[in-house]
Amino acid sequence: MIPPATTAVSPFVRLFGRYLREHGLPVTPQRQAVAEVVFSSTEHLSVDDIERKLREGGERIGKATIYRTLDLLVRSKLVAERDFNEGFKRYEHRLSRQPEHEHLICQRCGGVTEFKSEEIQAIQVHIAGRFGFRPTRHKLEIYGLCASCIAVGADLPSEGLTCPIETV
Amino acid sequence: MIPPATTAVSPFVRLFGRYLREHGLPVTPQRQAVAEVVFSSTEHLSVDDIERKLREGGERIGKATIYRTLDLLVRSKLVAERDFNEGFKRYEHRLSRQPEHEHLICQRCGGVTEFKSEEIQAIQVHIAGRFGFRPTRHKLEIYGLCASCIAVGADLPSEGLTCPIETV
DNA sequence: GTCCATGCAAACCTTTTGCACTATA
DNA sequence: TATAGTGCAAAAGGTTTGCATGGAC
Repeated sequence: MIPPATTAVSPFVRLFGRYLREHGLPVTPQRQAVAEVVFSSTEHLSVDDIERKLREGGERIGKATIYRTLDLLVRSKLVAERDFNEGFKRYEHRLSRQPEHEHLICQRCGGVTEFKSEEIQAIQVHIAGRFGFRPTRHKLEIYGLCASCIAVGADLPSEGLTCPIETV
Repeated sequence: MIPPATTAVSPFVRLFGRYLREHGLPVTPQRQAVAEVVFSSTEHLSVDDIERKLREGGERIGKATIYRTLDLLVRSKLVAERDFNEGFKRYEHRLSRQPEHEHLICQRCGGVTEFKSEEIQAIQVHIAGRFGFRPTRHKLEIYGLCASCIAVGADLPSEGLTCPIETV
């Protein structure tokens, strides 16, 4: 059904193949194709993005298979699942970039910028000491207006009460 | 349909009433009932939680109305919407507590602990300087094991590749 | 032959919307 | 009385699942 890939399998896809083999799971052309798309982009891809890119590449893979493969990619820790409150998930591979980074999300244009913060480590240490909590991962998202939108003079409406509320 | 509330309207609900009036929107018994439930709990409530509590209080209010009222409460900034990756949203009122706080989420028992962090402010200042970004709000969630689950000897399975990957 | 993946469609779940009816201001 | 809210049910949208088919070992 799926024609054999003409291009060689990329190193990252091979890593995914290794994960599959280690878990006794078949390495199929569909899984490789989905992984190839995810690893060849530095964007935060939605499932629709992935499906579109597959189609553009001549592959026609069912959504169910895409979802199932993404689940495997996330389990393998090679891919991270993101949720920017858009009503659907996005996927981002964790190779060739900082393994831990945070996101700046523009509430006007939807643009996402990544940044690294060492302060987060300090926070995690505090937390461990104060609550006896053992952190495994975290998510920091800062929402606001990006530089380009500020430059255009954009502003965000405030709809709260006219008079600020004192917290008791 | 809805019997008149026997208890006096709480101050927080009155605040919501003020918001509605300021925006030319009617203050209805349903809206007051939903607000009452949200303001009388310090939990992170799901829509089902809210519906259940309303029923327990003898109120039978349609889900659509609950959703529509929550939308108003969030717009008024009296209530914050939360998403802990459970597939649905939770709602938490912002009165009688720290207006800005972060969440510690136990991956085993699902327990949520709140904490405050001043470091976040420093991060936001960095970001503003470095990216020209104007932050309005943020979300920091730290996932891991809570003290009680650690005490019970719980552990989280790691399903990634057996050999850690070097980021290129 | 067994095991599992695939693809399609149906199911699922939360959330939103349309509409007839009702209550608010 | 005009305007907007309510409740029900249906729709929507993303994600998951059931099942028959098909490929790999």
